[in-house]
Amino acid sequence: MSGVSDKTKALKERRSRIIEAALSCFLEYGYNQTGIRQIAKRAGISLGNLYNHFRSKEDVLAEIAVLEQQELQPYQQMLADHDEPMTTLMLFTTGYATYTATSEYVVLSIEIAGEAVHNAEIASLFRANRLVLVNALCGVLKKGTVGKCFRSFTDLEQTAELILDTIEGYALREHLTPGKQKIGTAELKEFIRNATSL
Amino acid sequence: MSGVSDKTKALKERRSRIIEAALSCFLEYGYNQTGIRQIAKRAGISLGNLYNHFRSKEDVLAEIAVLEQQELQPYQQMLADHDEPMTTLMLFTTGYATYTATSEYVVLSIEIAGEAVHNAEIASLFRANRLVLVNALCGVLKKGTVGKCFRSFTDLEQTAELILDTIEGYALREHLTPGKQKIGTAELKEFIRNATSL
Amino acid sequence: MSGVSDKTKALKERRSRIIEAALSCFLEYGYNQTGIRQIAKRAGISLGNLYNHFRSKEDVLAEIAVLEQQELQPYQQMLADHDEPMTTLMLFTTGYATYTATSEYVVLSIEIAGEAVHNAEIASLFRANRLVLVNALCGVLKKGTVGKCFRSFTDLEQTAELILDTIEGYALREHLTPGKQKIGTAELKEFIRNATSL
Amino acid sequence: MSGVSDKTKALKERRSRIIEAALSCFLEYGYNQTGIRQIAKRAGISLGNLYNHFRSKEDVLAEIAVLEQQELQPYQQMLADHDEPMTTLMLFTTGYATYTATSEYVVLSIEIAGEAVHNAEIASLFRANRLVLVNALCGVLKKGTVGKCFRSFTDLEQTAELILDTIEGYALREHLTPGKQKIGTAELKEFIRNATSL
DNA sequence: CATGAATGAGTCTTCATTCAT
DNA sequence: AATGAATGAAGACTCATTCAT
Repeated sequence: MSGVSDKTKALKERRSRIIEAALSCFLEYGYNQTGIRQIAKRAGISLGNLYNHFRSKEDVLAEIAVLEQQELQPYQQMLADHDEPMTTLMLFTTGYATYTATSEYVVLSIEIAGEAVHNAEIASLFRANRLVLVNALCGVLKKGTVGKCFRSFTDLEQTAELILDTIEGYALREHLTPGKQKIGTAELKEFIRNATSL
Repeated sequence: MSGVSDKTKALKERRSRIIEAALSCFLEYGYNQTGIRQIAKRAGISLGNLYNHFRSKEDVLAEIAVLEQQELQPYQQMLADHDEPMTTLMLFTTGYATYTATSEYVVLSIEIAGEAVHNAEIASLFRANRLVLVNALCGVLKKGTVGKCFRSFTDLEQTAELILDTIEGYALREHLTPGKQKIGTAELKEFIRNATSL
Repeated sequence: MSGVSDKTKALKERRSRIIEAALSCFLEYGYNQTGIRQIAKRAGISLGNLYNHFRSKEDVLAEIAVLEQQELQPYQQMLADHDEPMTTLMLFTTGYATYTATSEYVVLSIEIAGEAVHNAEIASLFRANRLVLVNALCGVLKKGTVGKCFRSFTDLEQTAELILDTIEGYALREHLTPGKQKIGTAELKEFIRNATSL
Repeated sequence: MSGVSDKTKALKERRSRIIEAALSCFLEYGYNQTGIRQIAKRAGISLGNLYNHFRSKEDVLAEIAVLEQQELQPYQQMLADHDEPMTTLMLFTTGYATYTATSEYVVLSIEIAGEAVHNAEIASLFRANRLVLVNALCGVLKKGTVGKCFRSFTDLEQTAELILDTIEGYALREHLTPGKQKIGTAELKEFIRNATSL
């Protein structure tokens, strides 16, 4: 009965504790600079036991990449829910920019991208994360185009990609700039509005 | 007489051979996955001798980051030379996008960014590279704004940064997309033209 | 059951095998000239595994220094057991001089002293070893002073230290003298008897 | 004429600058922890040039050991000059104890002793240094024995050695004791006086 | 499921010394 | 005499992973 369920729950908790520990290590030291021992210690389990839950260090990173996708769900929702396309786009821009400018997001993305270059599996996970957003954004752009509040784009999907490129490029730069002059997203929104409105 | 000059030249050549070797290793395997031994072997020198030319592995990366700045000079020139602002911007967009979408540029940027997160010195080099372009781009935007072929921007510098963000975000995505459907820069140019033109 | 005990015993044995191996290396080549690899090989374990038992090479030396203290116990006993103070002192002198003139003791002491100069932790271990003997010797001197078979010393503790200084200085010199003309401890005993008797 | 002499003088100065540099390094970091590069840099000459003056690192240490002997000359003088044997012995004890308790002397002696264990050449230098003092001290003891102010010793030379052992053992201990409670030489003199006087 | 000892190739860096200039 | 580039073995230590318990 609940015995089995308890066991399952306990297992899931173990897994997530490992993931949490790994994530905090990766953010603090970087993926390559983090050792398996470190992760196990921070997760409060033994070194060998970690291998009962994950097959390798890379596996842990892959799972983190998957979980990152779930973090994107709120922003995907934003794009699905609202009615007025430009308002929707602006709300999304603010939200997504704020999230992606997070230290956590930037550092993790760089680490994952670094791995993706030499690792096809990670790369496709990375890409899958984005496609979800691209598709949702395409829906908004289409509605706006039909509704005459957006330009008519030569290539809808490419435009959606470019919007994300801009936001993500902005977030990356924002975080890597040493001066850290916290800029709001006002200019970013203006830029994207200009690029899309009639 | 020429003896001294020969010596100096030989030394510079050694240095640059090391840099070349390191660069090709970093591109192939990544910064962290590349060993000093590998670099030395590829440069055709002994392991210990590498340390007569560079104080550490990090030092090598730092020098590569500096040299990368010089690679940006042609694009900086593009922004300085031409007269018609929008034409200039479009030419720059094509050129810079093509360059930054280079496998070499993307991979190296990710590696450098990855280091920059945990290393202030590298971070400031990274930032310096960009500032040069931002300033040159500001000049073009200003001329275009005065000449009424660009919008009037709330913040010129931020707009310049966002243009670069878009191009770099595009280049990064282009390279990390597994399918590798080679897309031209047409959509990108359209996007940036829309974002800047009246 | 005995399973746990067996494991513990096996672990202790591993540790002591490492210590033994390290000791024999240090005696043969000196602390600095001995490599971790050498110790591991002589202990019959892998290089990496050594670091599961000791955190560093220095740690190994520290443990050896601790164990050396236990070697002093017989001489401490000598000072505690007997009744007639001068007889006790003479017996101790012979015993302690014989032990400290051992090649093993001298070489190890020099190595440890060499480390102690630059390393506070080792230095305090070194000192702790001696204090045990000083205190025991103080007891004998006190009894002898009261019993009128020793002089009355201005400072009991200092006298005890000086007796040890003499014995240890003698042992060190004896060992470092190349000619190696084996001298007995007769002169040494005479010297110390003169220095302490009425 | 003076040209040759100047050259010779300049050379000697180079040598002594190297020695000085090496000495300060050895005292600060220890013999094994000091690199040839470090010595050359501190001496203000090039790495390769050091090998024009000394054949090896060991050679440098050997020369330092030789120079140390010259430092002992004042104490040898003390033993030769004065008339009243016990006064002479006491003066020597104070002087030699003060010198050998010097941080410089202790550290250097340990380093040299450490090398001497595995290196016959260094060992014999080490021994030679001492013999000079032993002989001078023998002279004093003989005069004192004849003059009835000292005991009659079974073995004069051994007694001289033991006096030095005591002083050196005292100096070594004094320096390695962490608490560093600066003790005077009063107790030491008393100890040696007792050991030698009638 | 849980442990941590075991592995040995891997890490970056420093070593004393040589040699061409 | 003077330079410092060149050598490559050796330095201590960490790595991800496996395996017996």
